Amino acid sequence: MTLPPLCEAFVLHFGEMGSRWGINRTVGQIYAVLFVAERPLCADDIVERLGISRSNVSMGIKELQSWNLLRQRSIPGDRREFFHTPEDIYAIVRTLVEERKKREIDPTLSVLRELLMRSPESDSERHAQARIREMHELIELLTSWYADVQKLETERLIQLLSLGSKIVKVLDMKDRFFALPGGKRQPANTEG
Amino acid sequence: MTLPPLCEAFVLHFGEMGSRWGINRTVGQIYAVLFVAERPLCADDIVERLGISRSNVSMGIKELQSWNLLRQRSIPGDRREFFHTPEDIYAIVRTLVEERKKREIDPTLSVLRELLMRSPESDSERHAQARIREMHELIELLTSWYADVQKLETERLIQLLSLGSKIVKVLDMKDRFFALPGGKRQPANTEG
DNA sequence: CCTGTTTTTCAGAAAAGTCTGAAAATTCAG
DNA sequence: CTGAATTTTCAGACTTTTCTGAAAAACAGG
Repeated sequence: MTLPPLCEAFVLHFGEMGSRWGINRTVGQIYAVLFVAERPLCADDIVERLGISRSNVSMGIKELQSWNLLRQRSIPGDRREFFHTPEDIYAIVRTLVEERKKREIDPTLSVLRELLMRSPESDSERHAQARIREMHELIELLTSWYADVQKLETERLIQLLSLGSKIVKVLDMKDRFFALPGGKRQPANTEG
Repeated sequence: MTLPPLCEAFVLHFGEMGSRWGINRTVGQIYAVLFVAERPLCADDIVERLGISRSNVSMGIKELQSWNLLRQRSIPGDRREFFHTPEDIYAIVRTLVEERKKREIDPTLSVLRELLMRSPESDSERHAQARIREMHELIELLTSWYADVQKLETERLIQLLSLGSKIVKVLDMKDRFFALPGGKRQPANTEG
């Protein structure tokens, strides 16, 4: 690896983390190198920095592209492709969440839905279905929240996140404002 | 595998998904079996249902326990341990998030912080640090939001999630109510 | 068309991860 | 203690994933 110590440490950690997620070490490292690079890099730049084979870099780039995580740029008069990560880190996270959802959550939801359509043939299947239903409902709740929040502009999102659970106070305020008779709070209704 | 078809399909999918996360297939399957089971199961129940070796089950259980994902119960006069997953699926998700945070986010934050403390020795390190700083700030924002929201009771959380981005309207309402001079919105301040 | 440059593909080597059976350890009733 | 029941450990077999070098393919300027 021919990287300044600081970059090297970052890249190594990222590789390590990558391998805890479905992503393999090298792919994580390639991304990390591009993330901290001052300028777009071509495949051979990455080969040099990480000390891995050219073909491995080629496959890693393809993998990252399939995750929509890379931008590329060509320099006139140079036949090589140069790769870089988006500047805006919020955009990066959005893409990441989007892709994980597409690959993990969506297929799961569709399996769960299919299982919920079947007629249970025994008590044990009936019980399993009830359990699966709970899981399905929770995932639906989370994804619809996400789908909704994801539309916000970054600035709004930051505002919301910064507020954290203080948002509940604002909600309370609203409830008090449109006070329900008897001072009772609006219950959250999830069950039938 | 000796499971009713519905359970089998669920277990297989879960195993598949598990292997996309850092978790191995068998561990995912063991969890799935326990999740849909009508009663707590002992290790040999799992051996029978999944058709894997006893030792594999033993290791899988240990792994799940290290994730805090299992409860166990002993039946008087029976020497075996019986395992089950918590009833409350919200509690399960909380644990899951908690553990992933502990294993992935926290170590990353501490690495990033360490890297930000170093004095850059070159332009390229300076640039890398700036990039790392952006990432660090975003992760901090997300984790502090999480730390905050995580304290809410489930009912409140559901309320909040159900509201989705409509929350922004409530915020706008609040802003209008405590209107700032000139009708300008409160800016989200993240930079220096 | 060539030709030199760059990228992609792919078979098999290497490495990492998973699973098993056998043996060791633990537990507990008598 | 003893010994039956149960759980844990672990070396090595097996499987899967990753990585490489060599070859093929794609490309662009002449």
